[in-house]
Amino acid sequence: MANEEKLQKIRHSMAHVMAEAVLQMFPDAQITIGPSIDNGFYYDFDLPRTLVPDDLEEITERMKIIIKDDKTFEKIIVSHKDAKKLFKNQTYKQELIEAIPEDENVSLYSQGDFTDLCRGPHVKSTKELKAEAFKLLSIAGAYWRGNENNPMLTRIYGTAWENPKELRLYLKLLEELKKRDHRKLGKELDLFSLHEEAGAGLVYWHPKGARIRLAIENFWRDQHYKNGYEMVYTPHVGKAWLWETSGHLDFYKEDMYPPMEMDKAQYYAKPMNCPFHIMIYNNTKHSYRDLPCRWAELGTVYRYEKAGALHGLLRVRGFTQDDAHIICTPEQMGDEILEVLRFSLFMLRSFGFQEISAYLSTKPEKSVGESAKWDTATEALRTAIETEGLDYEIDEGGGVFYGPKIDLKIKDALGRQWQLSTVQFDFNLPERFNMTFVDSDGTEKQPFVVHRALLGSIERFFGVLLEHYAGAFPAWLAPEQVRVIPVAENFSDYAEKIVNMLKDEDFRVSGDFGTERLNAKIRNAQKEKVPFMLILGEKEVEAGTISVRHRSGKQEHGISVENFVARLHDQIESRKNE
RNA sequence: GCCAAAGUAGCUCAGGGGUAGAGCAACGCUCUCGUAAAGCGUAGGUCGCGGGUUCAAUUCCCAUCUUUGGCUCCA
Repeated sequence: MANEEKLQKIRHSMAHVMAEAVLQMFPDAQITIGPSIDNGFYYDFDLPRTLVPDDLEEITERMKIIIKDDKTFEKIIVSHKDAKKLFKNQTYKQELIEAIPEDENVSLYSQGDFTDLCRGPHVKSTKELKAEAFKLLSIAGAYWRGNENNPMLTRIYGTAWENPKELRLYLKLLEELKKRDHRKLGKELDLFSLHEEAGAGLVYWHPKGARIRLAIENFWRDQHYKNGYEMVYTPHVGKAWLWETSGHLDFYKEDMYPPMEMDKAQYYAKPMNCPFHIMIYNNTKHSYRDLPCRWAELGTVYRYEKAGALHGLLRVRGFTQDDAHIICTPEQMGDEILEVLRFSLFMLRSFGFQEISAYLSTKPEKSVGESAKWDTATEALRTAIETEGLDYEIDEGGGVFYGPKIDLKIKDALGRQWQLSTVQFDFNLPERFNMTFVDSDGTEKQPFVVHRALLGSIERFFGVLLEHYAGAFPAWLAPEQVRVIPVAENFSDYAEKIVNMLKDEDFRVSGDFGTERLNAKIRNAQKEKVPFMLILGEKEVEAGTISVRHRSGKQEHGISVENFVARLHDQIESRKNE
């Protein structure tokens, strides 16, 4: 913790040093804010011209000189009035000072010729910063105070550490991230593609990607049936009436694809599946005995995302939610929530995510539904989280307007957090669609509707999974589980026989009967990250065995086919990673 | 949408006002091979799309689409 504080000081001080360097280059620059962030710092400037990458070098050089000058950071307390005078040419600073009550003093920090409005704290002197332990990383645009109506500033990002070794480690991590980038791996492993000319943010799943997706979906479906869900299928478009009734055209329109017109009616591509599931519910009258309804659908939805927000599979315009709606009585609600959470954790863990934390979002200022309902629902969520023993944080007032929710975040192999599951109450739709059930006392009551996605969206989940495993999927997910490689052409018959035996076991297997040499074939299979390679030559043919090369490089010789088959079945069924 | 950078062969990238270059992949031929790349050859590109400047544009200029890094937003 102490270390963390020290790093923060270093990074924040580094931001000041950078601001000084930038002011040396552009004396007219307007400075704004420059905090420390995870792994580094940034500073936002309003500059007379835009920066080019070469500028970063000059800024870096100037920063190094400032650091070596051993300038002390001095804290200065001035009156509100004096602060305004001091920064009279800095309009953004003026705005910041104005936000401070007039009777309060203002703290400034200065090093050398540079003084900045700042709460601190900082290192004592620039000599505590290491000229070899920072690196300016990128130039970006950022709105003043994050509001898109404000002017666009120039932001410079940098990373800073206590010593050069830590910097090197961090830069190495960045490289690793690049290597694992799902877009890169998706291309290399031929899993999916996106086509600008055919529409941005729309995913094309190639055969191998589809194999993995099917493995995910089949598992998902099996588990849903096991857990008391039914599958439904609903249309991809719906008439304006549906979206007017649901309220989407009031509160979600700017996220929807524009309508298409047919027979004088307007149809919208669905941004959510909920209204369709409710149509099914409302198709008949329901008794309390019918509930809970747990209806799941891998429902493909379309949402307008700003062009700049699109990012590989992680942010797209068409995606498939692993959606379900649970419609239940108030009495059932507590158990249902607990069950959903338990199921959700089971699913995430099945895919190799062990570190999971929860976020509980409570009632925002603007909301629909009685507050008693909000209270019981929120309590049900909290109880479920606590029953499962999850670490959680509360986002007070951070819920959506129609109900409280739990989000689950996982940590991947590189320690990055991703939000996947979400469990949300919906007090809006039952009202708008006038959903009812007949209770045991013969009166009509309104059911609870819970909307949930466990993996989030298949596309996003796939992207996260791809990066988590760096493309080396465990056998149960791998598009190709076994590659059979004859040492030379005259062992092809035996290899063919083995391939067929494995196919009969429903393994995803192929044989490499090309004319390349063994080394090349192994290299290809390694690059494709196939979990198992079976190498077959004279020895194997004679003994009627196989030689197994694991993706890890481990080799086993003289293995019987039965042994291998049994082990692979076991590994797939237990969803074990090698 | 906003700020910046980029778009050249299937992939990774070089080049640059005068008819376009490499490696890998593909295809053909030779080699029949024991745990991460055999050798030789062939083919492949309106240099993102549209305008402009020029005798000449892939190169310079403008516009546009897309991608990347951010901002905003979020499954």
